[in-house]
Formats: sequence, C-alpha cells, structure tokens
Amino acid sequence: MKPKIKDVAKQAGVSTTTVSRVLNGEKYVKDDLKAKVQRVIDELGYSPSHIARSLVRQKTNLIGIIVPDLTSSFYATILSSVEQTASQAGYFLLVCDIHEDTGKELKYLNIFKEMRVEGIVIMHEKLDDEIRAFLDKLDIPVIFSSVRPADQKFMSVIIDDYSAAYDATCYLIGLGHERIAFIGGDMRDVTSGQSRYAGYRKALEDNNIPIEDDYIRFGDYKPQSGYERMKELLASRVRPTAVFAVSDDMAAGAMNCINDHLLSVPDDISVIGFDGSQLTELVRPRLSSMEQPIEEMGKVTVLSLIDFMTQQQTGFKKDLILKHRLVVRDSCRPVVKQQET
Amino acid sequence: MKPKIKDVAKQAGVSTTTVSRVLNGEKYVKDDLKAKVQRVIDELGYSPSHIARSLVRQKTNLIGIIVPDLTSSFYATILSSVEQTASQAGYFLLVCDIHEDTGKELKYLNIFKEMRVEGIVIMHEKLDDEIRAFLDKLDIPVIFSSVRPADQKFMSVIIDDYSAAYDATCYLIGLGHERIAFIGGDMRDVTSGQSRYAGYRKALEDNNIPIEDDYIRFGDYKPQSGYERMKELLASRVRPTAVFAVSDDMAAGAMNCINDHLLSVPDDISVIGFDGSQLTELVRPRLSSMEQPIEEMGKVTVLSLIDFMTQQQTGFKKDLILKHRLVVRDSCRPVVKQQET
DNA sequence: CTGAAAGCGCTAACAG
DNA sequence: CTGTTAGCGCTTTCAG
Repeated sequence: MKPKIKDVAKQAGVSTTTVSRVLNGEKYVKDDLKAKVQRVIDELGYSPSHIARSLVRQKTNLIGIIVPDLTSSFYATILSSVEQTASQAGYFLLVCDIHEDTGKELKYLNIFKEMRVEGIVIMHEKLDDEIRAFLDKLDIPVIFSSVRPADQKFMSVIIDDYSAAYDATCYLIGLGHERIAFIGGDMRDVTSGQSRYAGYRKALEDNNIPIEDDYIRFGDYKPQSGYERMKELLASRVRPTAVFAVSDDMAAGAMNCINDHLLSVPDDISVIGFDGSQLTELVRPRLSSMEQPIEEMGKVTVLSLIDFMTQQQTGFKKDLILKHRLVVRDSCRPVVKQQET
Repeated sequence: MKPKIKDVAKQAGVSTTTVSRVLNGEKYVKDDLKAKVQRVIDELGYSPSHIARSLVRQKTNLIGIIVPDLTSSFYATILSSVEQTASQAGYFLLVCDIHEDTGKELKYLNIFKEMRVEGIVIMHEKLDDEIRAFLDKLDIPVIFSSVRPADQKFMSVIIDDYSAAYDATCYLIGLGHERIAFIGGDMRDVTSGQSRYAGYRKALEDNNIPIEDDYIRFGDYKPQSGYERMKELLASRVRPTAVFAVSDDMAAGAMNCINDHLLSVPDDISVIGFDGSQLTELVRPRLSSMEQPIEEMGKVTVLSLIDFMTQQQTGFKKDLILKHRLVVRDSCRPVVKQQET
C-alpha cells in the first residue's frame, strides 16, 4: 500500500515525529537529518494523509458550496471566482449542484456536516422548513451568495436588487418609455424575484406611470421562458415599447422572440437585461444590462466566510451589499412618441 | 465541541460499538437498543465524522476534478453532468478550476493525492513534463474527459474529433462551398486542436479542393478570438463563402463580425460551429453545429472512472468514443455559384 | 446480540 | 534538536 509516515521514519532511521517536523517545515531539525528525511520521502513518493491530519488537527480546509444549476453561466462564473479565491486562501471546494432538487440539498448539507467542512456557501434561497431547521442548529458558518433568504439570521453577499431594478426601470423611463413590460423571476425568490419586481413597480409609481398588469410576466430566468413570456407580451392589445427582463438569458430570449416576429430591437422595442453576463456582448444588438459584480461577489463571499470561520465571532453578522451598475449597450433607444394620447 | 460517538454511547448506556452498528444499519442489534441509540443521536444532533471513518475504512468517497475554465459553458455543463452522476453513485466532488495555470494544476494534483481521492478526472490535455511524470507514478485512477492526451497510458472519454471535423467540413462541401475558411483551436491541444484541423484538411483533400493557407486561422475557443480571426478572414482577397469554427463560441464571434461588416449569415457566408452548446439556439440565425454529447460525456466519464476505481484492473484501459452529431440549424446555406471560374 | 481492545496515519505535548 | 507517548473519532476483529 501507500507508504506512511512510519515507513519514512524507519527508512530514514528517525522517529515519526522528526518526519512530521520536516513535513511541516518546522525548524529545530538538523540540516543533515532534514535532507535525509526529504530524500526518503521523495524516494518513496510519500504523501502525507490529509485525512489523518484533519483528524488530529481538527481542521479540514474544506468549504462546501451549493449551486442551483451549473448549467447557468451566472452561477458557473460565481463558482469560478469562489474557487479561485478559496484556493488562494488554502481552502478546497466540495461542490454540489442541486438542480432544483431540495432533497439533494438536504442530503448534501448533511454530508457537508459529516465531512466537517469549515464553512458553507449557498447560492439559492428557496429554503424549505426542513432545511431552515437544519441550518438553524448547524454550528458551521454559512454564507449566502447573490441571494438573501428572508431570515435575518444568515449572512449574505448581494447587490441591492430592489434599487437595481428601480434604476433599470428608471433608465427606460428616462428614455421616454411608458409602456414598459416586465419579465420577472420566481416570486418565491425574495432577492431576484420579489425585490426586483418591487423595484420595477416603485419606479413606475414614482414616475406616475400606471401599472399595467398585462405587461407583467414571470419566467424562470432561462432563455426559453424569456422567449415565451415575450410572445405573450407581443399579443397585448397595445404593444409595450420596452421590456425589462430580470436575467440576461431571459432578455436574450425576448430579443429573439421580437426578431422572430419581424420587429426590431431597439427600433420597435427596447430591451434591458440583468446580470451582466458574457451573453450581453454576444447577442446583436448588444444587450444593455444591469450588471452585478459577479467576480467580486464570489471573492467577497469567500473572504467574508473565511473571516467568519476564523474569527469565531458568532454575533455580528451583516449583509454585504455590493454595487450594481447599469451598462448601456445597443438594445435600448428613446421611444418614438408617435401615438401620444 | 461537537458530540462524538463516545458521547452518544455514554448517554445511551451502551458501547461505542453498538452505536457504530446502528449508525451503519447493521443487524444484530436489538430493536429497543437501536431505538434508544437513535433517539440519543437525534437529541445530541450527532453526526458521524466522515474523516474518522475515511481513516479507518480507507475510503474517502471523493473524486477530484480539474477543469480548465468554469467560465466556459462547455466545461460547466460537463461538470454539472459529472457532479450529477457522481453524487448518484455516492461520490463527492472536489473541484479545481485551473484557469490555464499549470502550476495550480500540479498543486491540486498533489492535494488530491493527499486527500486520498479515489479517482481523478481531468478535462484538458496540455500536460507538461512535470505533470506527466506525476501522473505516471500516481496510483490513483485518472480519466480524461473530452480530451485525450498523446500518451496511450490514460483512459479518455471523447468523440472522434477528426471525423467530426471531417464531417462538418463535408457538410459545407455538400452545400457547394469550396472557399471554406477554418478557425481552429490551440494546436498544442491534440484533440480539439490538431485532430479537428486534420479532419478539416482531409475533407478538402478528399474532395479535391485546394487548401488555401489564407483561410486558416487559429483562436482560443472564445468568442472574441472568433471575432478577430473572422475579421482577418474578411480581409482576404477573395472572401470565403463558408467558415467552420471549432467552438460555438468562436462561431458566434465570427457571426457577429460578419454582421458588423454588413454581411449576412448565411446569405453571404455560412457558418458552422462545434460543441452543440446552448448558444446555438440563442444566436440569430441559429447556429448549425457539430454537437458533442456533453451530458453523456460527463456521465460516461464518471461511470467509467468508478468502474476503474472499483475493479482495480489496472491493465485494460480503453478510450471511449462517443458519437458526434451534426445539428443543422439556420446558419448555413448552399453556395450561390455566382463567380464560377 | 453486545462490548473490549486494537488500530487507521498523523501530530502534539513532554521529556530528554 | 530528537524521540516517547498519547490520543484525534471511528470501525472492526474477537470474545463473551
């Protein structure tokens, strides 16, 4: 089998303690001994067992992460940034892609616990009671990234989704639009569902634009749903002149739908997305979007989590609000006031 | 601190052995004892330490995976499928995103070894000598996914990239195209670089179409490079009538470039991509592409790896070749023979 | 059916 | 500077 520290010790004619010391780069080992031990280690191809170490050191250097859907570039990009930051800090990532399966989430949370991960990041917020209960009595630091569950108990790294949606809508209003349709997300999501919807409504209200229920639809953040909701929107008695979709994927779907109906973006209808994904530069016209600082979000998530893990300060937990930013590209244009009442 | 098996045993008035037995669902425990132990476990919120278990059982249930770039939807999608399959089989994933950093790869390979992962999947093939040497003397099963390093020593799950590229090119030829440009990948990649390039050349040769060096460019699989290589291609003395890009991302970039030059896809230039990513349905016109069975690839990768891990049959290692498939969408059209010599 | 005892591979006092 | 001695938390013979 694999060589163990004992084998190295015997082979080098020293005690396991000494081997352990050179392994961990401690001083107080004579240079010649150190060299000899190192040579034996290389010869044997010895590699210390992280497992045994974890057991005695009570430290695994593991972080567990729960992603809703790796197939989505938004989550994949955060994950990438999270991995980057974690590995730089000497932590390793145990990844679980739940694919909307709550059962799998609970199972993994349990596994994370058994694995003695030192921290957990969660990227979705549809917490059912069972999971909430589990999290409540869990003594491992948990941080939410890009979402914020209703409970105040957890730390979150997010943008101000309400303001971001408000700002996006105001941008459209500033361009002269009044018939502004909204393609929202899942209303069970407080962050990306409810908050963005509320921001949209508030913007209209503040500008004295009546809210037209017919212009409001909800999708699942994916392109296909954007396409289909847009199709419904196009069937409205009076067509909207602008659409705000709360994900770039849905916005892209909506754009395609508009095109397939022989209408033009932005000449006939302006479209604005949300997220600031790579897609914005790939579609034509390029998609204006309310950008989330995705990379930074991943980075801040891990850094805060590690902070939380090491400081042991179970009290003080605060949300971290990152800044959103409107990136104007080519998919929106001032409304042509043709049919002013 | 966290309760341990000893605490449960004491609390329930039994030995740790008994607790261990109910933990592992063994029979030979009286029902009343089993019930009592279970109750104590719940009360204490006891969760067995996977670490300690791994140490004694010599089994970690861990699989390490090395991804070149999670930001790419191709890899993210495979990863998703890999995770799905692994978790169903009771394995957990330790993920490393190397971001083209060979140093990080070696570091992670070492960590995987220390972690005693039971298997490793690698999704890129730029193996430098150091990594190759490391892999050679590693006694953990390794499988490559979507790529195949030059060495015969490793198992790979791939498509036949040569034939796929050949077929894609023949499709264009079948449409009457003769001025077919090629936007390749990294020629250091044997699978997606060299093989696809060779397939392209062979298809032209077999059809007696002279190979025009001016029509051959190489990018890095990303949209931007597709855009830029296309720009060069458009500057050719005689414009190509079709372009074969070896990634959908580059194909999409090329399409945008063509559009930005006020030319039309497919009226002026046909474009075919490679991979079969979600992007193909998102761009307009929808992109015809040589599709890789991405989901299946992830699944087969894990299943074969586990097979390899458990069978311990170090001999028989064979590549698994999955089938590619041309998916025709709207980005190609028969050439208009206007300037026949 | 149940428990005592011996490790899994390593580190951490504590002596020398 | 170096080695001895206990464990880390669990499973697993081997008796009873």
